[in-house]
Amino acid sequence: MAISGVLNRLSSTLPTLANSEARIARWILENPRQLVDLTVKDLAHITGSSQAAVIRLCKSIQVSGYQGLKVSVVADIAREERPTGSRFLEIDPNTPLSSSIQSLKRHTIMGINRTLNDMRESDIDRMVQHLKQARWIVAYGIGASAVVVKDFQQKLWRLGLPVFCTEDFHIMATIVGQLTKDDIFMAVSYSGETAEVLELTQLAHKRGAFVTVLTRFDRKNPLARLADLPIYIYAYEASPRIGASSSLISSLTAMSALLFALANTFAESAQAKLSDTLDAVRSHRVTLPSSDTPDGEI
Amino acid sequence: MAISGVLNRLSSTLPTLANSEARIARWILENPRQLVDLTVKDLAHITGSSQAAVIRLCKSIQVSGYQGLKVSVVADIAREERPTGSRFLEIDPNTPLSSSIQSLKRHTIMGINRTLNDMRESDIDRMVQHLKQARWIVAYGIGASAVVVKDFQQKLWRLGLPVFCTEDFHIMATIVGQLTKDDIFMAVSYSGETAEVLELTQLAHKRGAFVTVLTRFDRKNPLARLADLPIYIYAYEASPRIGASSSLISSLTAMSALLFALANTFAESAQAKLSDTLDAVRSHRVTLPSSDTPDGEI
DNA sequence: AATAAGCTGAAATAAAAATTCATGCGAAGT
DNA sequence: ACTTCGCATGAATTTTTATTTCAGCTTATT
Repeated sequence: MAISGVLNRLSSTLPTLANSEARIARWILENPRQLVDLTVKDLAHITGSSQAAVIRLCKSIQVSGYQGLKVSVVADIAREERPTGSRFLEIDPNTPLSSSIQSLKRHTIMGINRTLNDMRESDIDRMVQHLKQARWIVAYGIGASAVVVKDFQQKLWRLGLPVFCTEDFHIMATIVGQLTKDDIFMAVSYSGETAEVLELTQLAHKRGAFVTVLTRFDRKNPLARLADLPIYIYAYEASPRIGASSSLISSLTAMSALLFALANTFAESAQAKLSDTLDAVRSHRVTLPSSDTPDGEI
Repeated sequence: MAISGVLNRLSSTLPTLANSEARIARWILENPRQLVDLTVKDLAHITGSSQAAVIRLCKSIQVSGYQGLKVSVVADIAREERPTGSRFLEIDPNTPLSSSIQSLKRHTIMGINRTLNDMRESDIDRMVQHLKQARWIVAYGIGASAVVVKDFQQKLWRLGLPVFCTEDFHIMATIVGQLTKDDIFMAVSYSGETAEVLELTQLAHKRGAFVTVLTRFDRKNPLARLADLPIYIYAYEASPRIGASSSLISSLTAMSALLFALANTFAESAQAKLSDTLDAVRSHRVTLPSSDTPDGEI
């Protein structure tokens, strides 16, 4: 937590970086340990670029500056987490199933790790504050992201928070058009490029609501640019990635972390509320309350 | 000296340090995390000493300079951040957030591992055969499990398979009442005790449909008993487990594995179908097809 | 062909780190 | 009691490092 995840960011931003910056990023990914002893000038020289390019790279991956980069890379190394394996899962009938499933597992776990490592405690706190104080919490995502939103809604309801969501664009537009600065709008879209989501996020922004988004890290990600507080999701999957749900799972995990922090802040009453809602649900269970079934899941 | 053990060095050198340096060392030992954002001047000011003193301290503990100090401290912190924590996630305001999140991560990953490790290849194959041959695939889950079902549906649709699902019990009852031995009924319920799900699963079973369930492993699990082919989900979470989505994520992962295997069996046409559906979705993207955005996610 | 958009590194500026050095203080020697 | 020495200290300076600016250049766009 706290300071970290820069290697993730480097590799996920790599494709959209300008040449000079990409060259530097690649070098760092290959020789992260050596970075510690280099100055901006050294690094520029080694990678055959300029000091300006190094600084631009720092901005691109959104760290505070060259020192910030160094410090983050060191933290990443110290945590020693560099996963192995190929970047993408591919559909290939010749791959034996068991090894496909192994990759599936590895990729999913990698996504979870990176997503959680990249979340800043201060961001989580800010988010929690806003969630608690919001007059309305409005969440929007369509397609696969709708699943994430739905889960979010269910969990906030359990805590008694005023959250609203629907996949219906028109209904949502009506709602978003009425948002004020006392409300939160949360957009979910891994690509950050879904037209409907962008449109409503823009509207929410214009209305002055606090805008938060769950999306992939990319400097050019248009959705992230609209956010007061973006939360970045890391996922690894096949190009035509049927089956794999890495981005979905990473998103759910990020939400979990948020909700967990939220529940922490009003632990006493949270316990009570949860008991209430669970009791309500339990009456639809077949077995008795004495069952050893873990609560809260259906 | 590489990167390491500087906090130790600081405390062991402390007794022999000059006053001004000792004051700085003590401050660092007390607030190591804050050091990251400070310059020499800042630190000198905070500790009421001078820049020269800070530099002297660096020399005293034999690091290369102020940047070296910073980097080493960060590495130390990062290393200490190793996950800790108990078997269960609890809502407890006293647990520091970062360690809660470490547990969250560990628990989630544990669930994924166990779930995937427990899946038998022969079961997956059988499942895939049935999915391909089914006249209708009907999936049912409510509450949190509805999220899983919805994801399943979206993915099967992309492959052009005839899947139907709704959370509405009555509609679902109407459908299930018409199932035949040529259909698949898939029930999702982590507890295996949800009344609605059990009732419809019973009905599907009676109608002779092939019944498969996603549920937790338990000898007495009533849902599992009704299944022709049960798939077991493993999850680890706190008792009142707001926030954590371990069972949800494990379920999604199991589904992923199934779908992945399924897509593998008709790789050629799967590729084509996927391209078609992705093209359809892409027209709602803001950017052009040349975008580097990974496909298939919204 | 004209224009815009955006990379790029050289050079200038700003900021930070490291050194130098005059000062002061206390202990040891006379 | 007074000098001398050793060394701790921070103000001021120098050196190094990071960051910004900008003009030229490439590459798409119309």
